[in-house]
Amino acid sequence: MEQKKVPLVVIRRLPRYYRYLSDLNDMGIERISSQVLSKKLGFTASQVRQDLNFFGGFGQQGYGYNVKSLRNEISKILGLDKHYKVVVIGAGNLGHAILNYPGFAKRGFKFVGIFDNNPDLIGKKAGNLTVMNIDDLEEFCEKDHPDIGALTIPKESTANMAKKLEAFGFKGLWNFSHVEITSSLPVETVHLTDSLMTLAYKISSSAVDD
Amino acid sequence: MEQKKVPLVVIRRLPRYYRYLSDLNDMGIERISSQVLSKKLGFTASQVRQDLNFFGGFGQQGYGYNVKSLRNEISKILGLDKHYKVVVIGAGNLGHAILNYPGFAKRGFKFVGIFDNNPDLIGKKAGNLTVMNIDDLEEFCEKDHPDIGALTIPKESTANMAKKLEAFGFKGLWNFSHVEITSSLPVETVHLTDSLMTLAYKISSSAVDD
DNA sequence: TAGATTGTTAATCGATTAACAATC
DNA sequence: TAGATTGTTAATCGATTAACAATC
Repeated sequence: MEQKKVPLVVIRRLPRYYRYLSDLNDMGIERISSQVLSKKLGFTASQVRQDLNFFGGFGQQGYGYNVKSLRNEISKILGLDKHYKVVVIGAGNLGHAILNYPGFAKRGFKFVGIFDNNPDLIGKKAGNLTVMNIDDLEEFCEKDHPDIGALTIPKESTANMAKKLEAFGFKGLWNFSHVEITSSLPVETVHLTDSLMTLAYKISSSAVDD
Repeated sequence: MEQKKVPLVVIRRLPRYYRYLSDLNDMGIERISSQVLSKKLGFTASQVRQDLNFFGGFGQQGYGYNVKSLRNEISKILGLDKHYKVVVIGAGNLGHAILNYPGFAKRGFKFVGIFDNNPDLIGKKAGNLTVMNIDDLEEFCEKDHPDIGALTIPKESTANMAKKLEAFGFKGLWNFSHVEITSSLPVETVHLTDSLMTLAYKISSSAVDD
C-alpha cells in the first residue's frame, strides 16, 4: 500500500490521529485543517501534512481534510478494517485486565481464548471465556486460527512460548513481559517496568532542576 | 545532575541498560565493553558510549565498564535509589494487575493504597491491601504523602482526577487511560490501545509486502 | 474570483554513526 | 610496553519545520 518505507515514528502517531478523528466524527464535525488538527495533537501542521502524505493525498486545497474519510483511510492503513482473533496466554491479573479492557472489540479485535498452565486457574471464568489448558492450545489453533497472541506470562517462559505461537500459525505477538523477543513474527512489546522507571526519572529530574 | 538537556529518547533507553546490566551482575559478570553491550541490546557501540557520556565518563579506556558500578550509576540517574509510594486509582482488573505486577517492589516502588468509587469494590482485598473509598483519598494523602498515582479509571474521569492528584501533592502520574493528560506534574502514559493498533499495522503491512 | 489550505520541495534541526586521539 | 577501549569531535543520516507554488 505504501511506496516509501514509512518510519515507525510516523506509524506510532497514526493511532493518535485515529482516536482524535473518531472523537471529531462522533461530535459531528465534518472537516478539519492540518492547522487545527496539529494544535490538538501537539504536532505541527507541517508534520501532519507530511505524515498523511506518506500514504496519499487525503486533503483538498482550500478545504482541509474530511474527518470521516480521513479516519477511514487511517483505519485502513492501520489494518483496523480487518478482524483479528486474539488469544491471551496467561490468566493472571494482567491477562484478565487485557481481556476485559474496553474498546478493543469495536476496533476489530476479538478475544477468542485464554490459556494458562496453572490447574487452579483452568476452568475458571474470565470475561465471557473460560480459562483453557495451555496444552490444548495447539489443537485450538488448528480449529480456530487465532491471529494475535497476548503474552502475559513470566519472562522465563516467554521466549519459548513465542516460538510455539509462531509454529501454531499466529501472525503477531503482543508481549507484556520485559524480554526482547526475537521472532520472525511482528512483535509489539509493552514495557510496564520501563515506563515506570521513565516516570521515576522525570520525577527525580524535575525535582532537581527547572 | 546532568549538564545538557538529555533527549527523552536516551532516557527511554536507560531502563534497557539497567535491566541488562542487572542480569549480567546477577550472573557474576564484572566488566563489559560498549561493543558487547551494544550487540546484546541492538544498539551500536557508538550509541552506547554517547548515551552514557551524557551523564559522565563511567568507563575506563582499555577496560570497558564495570557492570556493577555502571548499573548503580544508571539506577541513580533513573532515580531508582529513591523510594516511591504508589497509589492505584481504580480497582478494576488493570488496577489489580499493576498492584500485583512482580518486580516493582524491588526497584523502590511501594504500593501503599488502592482506591475506587464503586461500593461493590470498596472493602475488597487487593494484594495485601484493601480497596478504599476514593472520597477518603485526600485524607489518606495528608497522612501518607504518596508520590505516584497510577490512573486506571475511565478516560472521562481521568482529567479531573489528575487535577485532584496534583492538588493532593502527588509528584507524578502514571496514566493508563487513552487521554493525553495536561498537568504540570510529570506524566507517563501507557497507551495499550495504540500499542495494539501498531501491532495491527505491523501485521497487515508485513502480510502485504516483504 | 479571492481566500484558504494542501502537497511538496528545500532548510533546519537533532540523533546516530564513524573515526581517532587519549589513556588505562 | 602493546593492545584494547574509552571519550569526544566530526560526518552522516533521518526527521521535523519552513516556505511556497499549485489548486480547490
